Amino acid sequence: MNKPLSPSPSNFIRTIIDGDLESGKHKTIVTRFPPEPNGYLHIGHAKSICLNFGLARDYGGRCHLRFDDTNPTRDYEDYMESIKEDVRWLGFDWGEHLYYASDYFDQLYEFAIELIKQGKAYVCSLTQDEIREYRGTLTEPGRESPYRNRSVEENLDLFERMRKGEFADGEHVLRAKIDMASPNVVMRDPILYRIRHVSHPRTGDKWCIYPMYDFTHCLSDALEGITHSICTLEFENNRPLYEWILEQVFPEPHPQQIEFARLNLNYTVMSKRKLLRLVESGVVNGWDDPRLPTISGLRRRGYTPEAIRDFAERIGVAKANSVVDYALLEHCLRDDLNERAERTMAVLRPLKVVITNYPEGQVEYLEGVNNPQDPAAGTRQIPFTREIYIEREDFEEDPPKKFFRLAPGREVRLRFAYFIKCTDVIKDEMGNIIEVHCTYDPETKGGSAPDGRKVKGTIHWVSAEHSLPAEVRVYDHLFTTEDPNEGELLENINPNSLEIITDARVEPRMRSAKPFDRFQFERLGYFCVDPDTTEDRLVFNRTVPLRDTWAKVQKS
RNA sequence: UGGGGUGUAGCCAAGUCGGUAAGGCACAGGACUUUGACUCCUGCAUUCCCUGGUUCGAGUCCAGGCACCCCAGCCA
Repeated sequence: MNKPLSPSPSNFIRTIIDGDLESGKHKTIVTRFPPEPNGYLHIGHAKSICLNFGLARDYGGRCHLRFDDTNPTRDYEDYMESIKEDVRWLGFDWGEHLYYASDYFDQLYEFAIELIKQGKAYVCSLTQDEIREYRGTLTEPGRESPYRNRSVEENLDLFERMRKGEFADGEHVLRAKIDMASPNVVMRDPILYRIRHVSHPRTGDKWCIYPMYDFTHCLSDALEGITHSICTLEFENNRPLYEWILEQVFPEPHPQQIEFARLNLNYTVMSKRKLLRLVESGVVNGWDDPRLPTISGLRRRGYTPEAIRDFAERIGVAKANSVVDYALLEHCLRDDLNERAERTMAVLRPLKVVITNYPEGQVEYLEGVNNPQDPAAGTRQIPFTREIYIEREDFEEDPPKKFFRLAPGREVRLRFAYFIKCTDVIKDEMGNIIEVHCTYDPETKGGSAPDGRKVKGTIHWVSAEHSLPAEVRVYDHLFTTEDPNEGELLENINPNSLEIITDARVEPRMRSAKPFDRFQFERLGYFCVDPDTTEDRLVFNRTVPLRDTWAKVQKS
């Protein structure tokens, strides 16, 4: 039995690395996370980030952050900051190793010339349509370009003039000379460089020819000394090209490309295109909408980096396409928050309770435990008064079976406070319950009865006078279907994915809450302070509800 | 009659030289409980896509099928 070289769960990539380390192929490992800065990072990227940086951490190697900015037609710079912020927030550090593919443009150009000199690349002057036509189909081989046998000198000259800007976009491309009959379409003389008279956010107008992904990526990896270049499954077909290019121009050892299955989660979408569509159509409010699986959305929703890292670890790494249950993500979150979130009481849908035998104007401060999982979190004083609010759903005039909250004649415990018994139900002329009258037992202060009598239910409450008003945003899945990729995207939107409650009440201690602070509202769930919060308006997001066995009982 | 991948429970996923199916989530019971939370117990694949074969023994090896995913951007 081999001793595992790392603490994390076994997966095929670790097996490969263990082998490379044991065989002496590598002394240390170097990985990289190479986003194209053209969108916001999402939980799928988090899987890759945790994988790459996690591997580097566990094996004592390093992980580079490299922006893949080879195609300057997009608005790169805007996204770079958010990507760096998200990686940092997730808890990873690239140290000095921040790179840009565009940093290698000079070297890449030299490698291209080397390929030409070897007679393994040529300038092709077919039009875009012609190139497609010559490429053949999946089942039929392609045909060789009539420009395929240009002399090295002519290719060198043409490529140089391409670089100098003598040609218009699309007039020529540089292609690798491989095999137009290859069953792998990627190998049918792939394009290495194209002409684009566009300035690049980092290199300005220095270049009007830009390298393609396949040419850039393998060489960037090699230049940085990457040992294991981990990417997603769709690049499997590109691996022969990745290796081919390095074999022609780069000395060994070469980085090894390894593909794994990207993350899919049910009830949400992960593609940049679809995310963009949701944002642009206004279905959600920006990239950091708490209903989105973007890192910024999850952060605003109240997710912790620890929970996301734990999730990334639990889902594993494999090559089989799969769809992970959203419930696992939520489980990881609750697991983390349960340990760290301070508890507080909040009433989302207030129902006034008047404790008729409690002295008017009296205020008592009762002690509440801040976190039963963590004694160091201490206690707080909670004001108790004659009039309080309780959750509307904690009272039933005609209680169903197994309901052990408040009902006429029933006694319950107010958390950290007293036992109260319902004596009257006050209704308006429409028959709606507007108030409940109770009596309290002064002997039960703190929540326990000296006579040893028990109550089945404990409910949360808040002082009517002292509590603060708050807005609470309650979220549900953005989509009603498990796989929103099926069918028309916008037709599967859950109309109830956001419920805004404007008249919630929270404990007075929340006056000092700051954006992104996280709490457990007892018996309800975990909530965090939204940055929309202002001096006179508290806004909370429901991060995730507590598990609710009672809700399940009711359904059945 | 193109090529490259992948199939282990409802969902992820481990499974080393073939030695008698880890773990997590979900779910279902029960215990505990001043959160119907947490925690703790218990249950949850006689079988690994199918069919044959090799073997004392197959999820692991061999052969043949089947299903699903990816590839024909001057995107990545």
